[in-house]
Amino acid sequence: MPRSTRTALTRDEVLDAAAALVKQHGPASLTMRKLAAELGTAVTSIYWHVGNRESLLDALVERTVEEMGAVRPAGRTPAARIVSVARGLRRELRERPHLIAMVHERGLTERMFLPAQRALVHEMHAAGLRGARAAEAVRAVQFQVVGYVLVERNRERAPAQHPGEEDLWGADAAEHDPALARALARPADPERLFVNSVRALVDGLLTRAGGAVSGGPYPQ
Amino acid sequence: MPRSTRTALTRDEVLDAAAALVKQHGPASLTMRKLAAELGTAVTSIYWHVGNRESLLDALVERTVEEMGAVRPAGRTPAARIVSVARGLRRELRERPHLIAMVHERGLTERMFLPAQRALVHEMHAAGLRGARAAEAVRAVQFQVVGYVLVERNRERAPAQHPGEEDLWGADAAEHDPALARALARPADPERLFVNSVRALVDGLLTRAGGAVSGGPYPQ
DNA sequence: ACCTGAACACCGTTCAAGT
DNA sequence: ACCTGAACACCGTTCAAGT
Repeated sequence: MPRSTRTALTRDEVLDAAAALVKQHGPASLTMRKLAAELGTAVTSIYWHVGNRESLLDALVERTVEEMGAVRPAGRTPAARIVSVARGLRRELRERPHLIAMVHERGLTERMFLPAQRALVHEMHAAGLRGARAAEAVRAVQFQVVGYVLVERNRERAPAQHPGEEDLWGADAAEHDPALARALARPADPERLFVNSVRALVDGLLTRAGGAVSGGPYPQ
Repeated sequence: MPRSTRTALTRDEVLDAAAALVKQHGPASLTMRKLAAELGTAVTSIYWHVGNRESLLDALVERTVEEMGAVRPAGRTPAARIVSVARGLRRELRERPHLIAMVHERGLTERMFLPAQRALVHEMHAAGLRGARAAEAVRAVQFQVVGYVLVERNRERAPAQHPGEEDLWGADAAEHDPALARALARPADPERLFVNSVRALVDGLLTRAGGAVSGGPYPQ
């Protein structure tokens, strides 16, 4: 929809229109000429407001980083609250895949994760973890979330591209462990798998700290 | 370096030159005209050999997927062999960041990980894990590796972009837990942190299976 | 302060024409 | 079978000129 022609063009209007285009079809589909057509102005007007295409994308990224600030842990135990933070992160990442990818390209992933990181630190402390071990636990959860969302999206985008996968697992491992073959062929419920994975990881991390379960600190 | 002008242009020559350009400066820097100049031919000759730019990139991706096949687990215990597989994956991912990103964009990440996945399944079995729980353990390790490499590269590429990070951790949490603040401000030894994270995760996953450490199976 | 069209260099791709 | 130059539509960006 072209904007109303009464008022003057705004930098925010440009950003909004650009964000809409990127959210739908990715940054490659955002051309200055298409954006101008969408806004009902000359291509060159956009340059006055945002400088150039790169600055425009940078501004979109900056917006996204700021929007990722809200983190509301919920639950009775630290472990439960960590899981809730992880679920929130996953949801936010899944809502803006293209923008998140752009944040990543610009090296701002860590800054984007700062609020979540602080929440995780708080919960690790509440669970009795301290120092370098708490830091490792925080990072382990972050990586788990990022990795899961990436692989998950990958699978969704390319559902028919793995014709040999079931065959491979079917041929070799099916008789040894059919349940495993089935589980690896397709993740029945991504949300459930996600929560279970995070829960297992958190459980492992917290248990290690308490009892030195098998072998104690890691040498070398 | 322009190729020798004696022999006819080969599809493989085109792929090699394209791969070299992509490895150095990423896919965006690969233009058909630059590639032609590099090969000492007309732009249009390339089209005869590879169809178009998209097919050329697809071919590079296909190559990369095939090259990621070699996985050699080493170590005495299943846990040690799992860690060695993870280290090998990390090394291979770090060697070709641009190509790996292209593989991911095309939805082939899972296919690329198949050989490693099978090795991980084998070790999980050796460690006594079966069925859906073994499948979850395999995926947890995969995600851990992918997530770690992504965040790690991100930090390397944008070393000066986090001016506020130390301040944030310094101001708030430093007195409560200075060791943690330090650890989160900069990862001293990425390889060490990686191995320790994977080892902790594997430890947690395997321990859970044996003894039902805290709470048993996950409801809901 | 804000907007415009013309012009430039670059891009991927097609095609008819060569050998 | 393999290679070529000309031509097309598209792109980001600059700039002098308008109000």
